[in-house]
Amino acid sequence: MGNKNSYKEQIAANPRFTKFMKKVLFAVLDIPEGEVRPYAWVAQKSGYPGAARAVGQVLKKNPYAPHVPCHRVVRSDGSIGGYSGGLEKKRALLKKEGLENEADRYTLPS
DNA sequence: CTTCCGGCCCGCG
DNA sequence: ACGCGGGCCGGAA
Repeated sequence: MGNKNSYKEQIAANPRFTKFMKKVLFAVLDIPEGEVRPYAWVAQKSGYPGAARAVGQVLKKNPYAPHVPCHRVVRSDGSIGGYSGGLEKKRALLKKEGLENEADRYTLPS
């Protein structure tokens, strides 16, 4: 029940979410623990390349944080980006996953 | 490094 | 139903 799949079902069933929002949330759910991805990556994977900023809007309202790991989403230049729960929280969560950060910079996959 | 502007979906008036 | 402004951005200047 606290697993990833159950959140997926809740999200899919919630009529309040648009197709776009669902795609975004699903994409974020697929980010492995201990790794980060850029907003642009989420946008792309959601099928809306170029909608990175709109992705931010969705994440900021993310009702399932931190179960939907929006804290693993950072800016494409590696800088930390934002977090509606407060950046301190975001840093702490990432640190718990083993990500050290130097001056709020994170290393992206590719 | 900072600033500026384009581009995208959503929420509210 | 329509329009306008905004934001956890991105990339160029």
